[in-house]
Amino acid sequence: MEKHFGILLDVSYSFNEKKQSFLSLCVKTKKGKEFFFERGFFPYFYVIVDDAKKRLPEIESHLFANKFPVRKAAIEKKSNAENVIKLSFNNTEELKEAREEVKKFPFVLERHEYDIPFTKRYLLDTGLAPMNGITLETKNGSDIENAKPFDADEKDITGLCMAAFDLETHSPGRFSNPLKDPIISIAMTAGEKELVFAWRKDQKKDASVFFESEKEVAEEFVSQMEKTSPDIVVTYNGDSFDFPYLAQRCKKLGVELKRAFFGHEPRLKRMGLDNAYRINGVQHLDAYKVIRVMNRFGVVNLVKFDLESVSDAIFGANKKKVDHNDINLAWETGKGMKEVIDYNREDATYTYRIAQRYLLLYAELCRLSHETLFEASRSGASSLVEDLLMAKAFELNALVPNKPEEGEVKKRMLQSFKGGYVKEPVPGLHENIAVLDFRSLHPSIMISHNVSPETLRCTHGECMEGKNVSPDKDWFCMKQKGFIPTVLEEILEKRVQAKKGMKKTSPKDPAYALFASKQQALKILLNSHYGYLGYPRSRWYSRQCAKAITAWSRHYIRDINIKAEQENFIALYTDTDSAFLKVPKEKTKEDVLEFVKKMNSELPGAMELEFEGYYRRGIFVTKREGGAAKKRYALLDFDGNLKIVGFEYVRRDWAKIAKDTQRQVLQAVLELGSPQKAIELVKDKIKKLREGKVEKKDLIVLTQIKKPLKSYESIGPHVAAAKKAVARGKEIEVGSTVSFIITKNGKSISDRAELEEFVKEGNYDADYYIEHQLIPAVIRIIAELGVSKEDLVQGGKQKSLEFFS
DNA sequence: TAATTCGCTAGACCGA
DNA sequence: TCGGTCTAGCGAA
Repeated sequence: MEKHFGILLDVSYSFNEKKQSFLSLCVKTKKGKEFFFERGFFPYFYVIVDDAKKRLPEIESHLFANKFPVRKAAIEKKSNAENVIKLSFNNTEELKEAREEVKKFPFVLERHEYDIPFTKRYLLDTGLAPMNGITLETKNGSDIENAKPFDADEKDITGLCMAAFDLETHSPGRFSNPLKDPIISIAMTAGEKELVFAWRKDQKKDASVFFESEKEVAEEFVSQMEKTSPDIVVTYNGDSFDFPYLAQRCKKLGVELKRAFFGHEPRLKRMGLDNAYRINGVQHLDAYKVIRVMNRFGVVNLVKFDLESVSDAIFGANKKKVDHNDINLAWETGKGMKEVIDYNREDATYTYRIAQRYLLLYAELCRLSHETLFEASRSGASSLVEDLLMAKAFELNALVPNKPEEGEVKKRMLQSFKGGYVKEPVPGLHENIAVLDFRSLHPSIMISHNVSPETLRCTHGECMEGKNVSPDKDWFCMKQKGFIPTVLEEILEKRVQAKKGMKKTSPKDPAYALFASKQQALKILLNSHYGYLGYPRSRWYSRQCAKAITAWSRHYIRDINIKAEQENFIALYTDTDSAFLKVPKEKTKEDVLEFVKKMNSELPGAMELEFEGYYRRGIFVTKREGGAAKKRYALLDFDGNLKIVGFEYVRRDWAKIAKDTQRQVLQAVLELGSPQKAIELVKDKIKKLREGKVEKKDLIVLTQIKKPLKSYESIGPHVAAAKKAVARGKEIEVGSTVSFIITKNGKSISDRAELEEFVKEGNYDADYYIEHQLIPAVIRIIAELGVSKEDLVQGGKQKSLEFFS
């Protein structure tokens, strides 16, 4: 018996000569990357039958497909079901046949856990998780006798070998065609190591080119990758570009790409409409997808996702883009190859840095969900939550609910439920505003009220009439802690620990990054559970639970407003989990803190009202149709910091000139309490626009193309601009963001819209930018101080209203 | 083709 | 050419 320790990287399965499924575990140990084999774990699923004792022998003697019996059948005790029989099979093919066949058995009432992939099954049952520690006992060198998880620390993860690469290709057409257009250079970054392999057509004239041919470049890349032998390989959009391109070229050139990765070929894996490249034993991290997901989870907030914008936003990189045409030209003529090589190297390096930045966060997500890094980095909230819940269900010996069938999904999609409470604000300028909010409102309600699908409407008489009834009359068991609350409490506790860890560690300490990543990952999962309960495709779907959670949320935040008003605060505005209170002159910040303390003493344990901040001034504006606008406001704190929420300023689909002016106007209005300066500002901008002096970059509007261009019913400016560009030969993908400008040429706004790249400086419609961008962005703000549109446009007499003396 | 609902605003579209 | 309705996108929570 030998013992091994390491980090689990990957699990895959195959068949042996006896047609039995067995698992291969790829583990990073002290010796490097090693593969171990689990031959004693078999695929299985469950059935619920009418009478387990009676049916067990019937199942045992049955020949599936008239060929094979069940490998093993056994009655299982489950915490949430009776008459459960576990059916194991020699291999996954047999399981697939059997799970269909049992549907026809009249005594089989339900099937469960029949669609869990074998590798996932193994990870759930053993508690092992990718990117976490694994202790192995083996015989014959690599056959697993016993495998157990242990908590890896930050050094184990950052100690993994990571390599990023990036291709530059020739693109004489608009796009490179892997069948004919060669790779010009490949850059590779692994830690300190930064390499570029390049070649060009006529290399005699350029000494900076290192190789004679594309084939040599590819060979060198493969050799270097083999030598580096990474555990994680990183690309930027490698799922869609670098991997398929490289694979095609290597095939054509007769270069063995798999040599780069332990003899494992990168394989295309279809994930819905999306493609992904997966390599056995090497985790492919597509940093582009990482960024997209981080954006969705609110870890970053980005509009554009090209590597330049992303590295600029995250690292302040100011990375320069080298245009396709320049790359082509350099390769064709030899002039400017150095720029191409530098550009290529930077691409690989920033790709590497992005991966490095989020590696620990993903390691934590892997650990919680038991997904591989490859999977977790391509997963949305629902799959992370679901996999976490499945792992917990196994721990708690509970049967996992089935995925809904398509018909059921459709039905669920038609049923919505009421969300949070949003109070119409008191419009106008206000002074001394305290903002309070509930910390993790939804999770804390779920924990406090034991909200879970199986505690909903329990049959205990006292629960039905007891204290735990939601405002819309659903009740949840008070006797037994529910599944979801159990899981949430655990996550919450882990997060508290991680935050404690952060506090006692210096930000310079490498351990700090681990704590920070952990708490971030836990926060993502914590906040996703409520949405998951209301998500039509989820296994633990419960509209009733989601509905009860929001009903309680409305109750609690309203209650805060009521109690606040009883204490002579004025409830200005409310959105879901936050309350804006105007603090009257005779009260202070301390009174607010006192109020918060009092509220917390009355709230259930897991719930907590927090003091978010105290502001000198704030503004809410009136909508065009009247009434005050919800979800848009601006606050100015006592240090002069401006917080703008919901306004055009924070929206990508407005021109910079309008957004910047709006921010300046808000700043001026809130700081001075009067509109004069704001009016001057706006008039100045109008003048500049009229004079044609405004630069293109300040006029660009960014909008996403969300569906195929031909399926739009209503042709808005962004669609019109995109269509015109396509007619000129540009390719526009679904999901891409287009930048457009409203020009002078055309009738409707859409007629005048053109993609920015086709517009010359100075060709813009000043009237449009004044009437449809600048004025709408500011008018509702200064209108709160009595200024009208005419005061702006005609320079009419100014109001001399002073709001605060 | 992968968490939810609430809300604002624009510009096209359509019929009078 | 008008006013109402609908499509579309994005943001707050």
